[in-house]
Amino acid sequence: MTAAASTPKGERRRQLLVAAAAELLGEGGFDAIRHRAVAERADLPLASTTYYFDSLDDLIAAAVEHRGRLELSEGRRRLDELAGGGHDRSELVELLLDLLLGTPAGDRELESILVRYERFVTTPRRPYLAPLMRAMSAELEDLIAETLRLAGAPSDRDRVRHLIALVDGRVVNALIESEPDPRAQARQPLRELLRDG
Amino acid sequence: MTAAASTPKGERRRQLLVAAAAELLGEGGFDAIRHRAVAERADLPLASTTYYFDSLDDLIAAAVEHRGRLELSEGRRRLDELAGGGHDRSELVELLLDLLLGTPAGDRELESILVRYERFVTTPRRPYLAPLMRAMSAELEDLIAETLRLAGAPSDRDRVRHLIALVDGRVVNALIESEPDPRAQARQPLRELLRDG
DNA sequence: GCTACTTTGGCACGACCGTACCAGTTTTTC
DNA sequence: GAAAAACTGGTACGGTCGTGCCAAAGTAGC
Repeated sequence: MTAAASTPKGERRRQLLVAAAAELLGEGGFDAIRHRAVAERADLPLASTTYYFDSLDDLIAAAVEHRGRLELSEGRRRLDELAGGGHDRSELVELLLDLLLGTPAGDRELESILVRYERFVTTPRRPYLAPLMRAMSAELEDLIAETLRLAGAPSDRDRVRHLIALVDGRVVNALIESEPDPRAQARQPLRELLRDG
Repeated sequence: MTAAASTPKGERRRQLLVAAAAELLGEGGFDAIRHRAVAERADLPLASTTYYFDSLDDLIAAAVEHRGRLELSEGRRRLDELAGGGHDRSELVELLLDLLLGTPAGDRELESILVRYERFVTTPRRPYLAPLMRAMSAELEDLIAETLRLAGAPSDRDRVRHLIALVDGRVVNALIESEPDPRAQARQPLRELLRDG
């Protein structure tokens, strides 16, 4: 298990390391999370990484959780934002895309989407991520369901999972294009789905 | 580019290395393909791997292609097999699953499926795989289309891609379960799709 | 059978990597 | 304010990796 920090300053340092690791994850994937890279990014000595985390896997797990929580709270924010005012069909489609792929972030967009799917594919080889991934997936399903309700569409679990699968499948297959635009590929089936109810 | 072998014996050795690399890929994913591991598996000296392949990426590309071609020819075989005799709905569903996930191979099944999806997700980080992946995906689409025709179902490109996305999405999401059974998860939407036409 | 080219395979270099160690410092606890 | 606990940070070890090197062995063309 992860060594806990029992001092406020210690906890702050720990968080700096987690944030640095999460940044690296977003930029270069799982392989970019290494003790030395994390320490350098956080501007802390190498040994601090092994002091606050029992192993590299602990650090990786913390980074994945950090990033996942950020994504989910950003998704929640976007949803609440739209729930307040008016909304037409296409705004809801974009919201669903934001929930599933993240809010478009300029040049880093593909990287960010890629990491979302690397998480799935790497989980069988890093089983310690599985419970975390399941918890986050469940929360995401809830957000999707809420959005569907907002759209007046059926929001039972089967529909939600169907929608997610449709998007994920399109995205994965878009990754091998010469100029991948997963968001565009995912939009089409989403539109059809919301149209037909 | 890959150093060519210009002697029959050299070509044989080269193939041994490719086969060994493909084996390792199937057992431990991309990270398992390393010069030393490949050489040992092929029972050849380390230096032979750098003699026949200019870089590790060349070796990886050859392994991915080797494995992909095997999968496609196995798929073609299964399709022709079924095309001859009679076939009911559920046999066709299983054939589609075989085409998309491989023929179930006992205890190695999950690993084998995992590699199929690791290929997609790793392609943005290994751009040299992209053309190869696109070519193989196109061939797979053809096989799926033929199968749909066999089922008397519409087989236009949009339908084929929709079906593939549905399966891929289910599979990817199944990977984080505690006892992943991607094939079972993918079967359900496939049944519905073939039922509704 | 001689020359040129290909192949072989042992070896080592330099670069990373995860992790352990530990003397020193700071912070907390009582 | 002293004892204990938490933290700091420089350093080093043992391991693995991709790749280059090169003398020896094999093979092909003439």
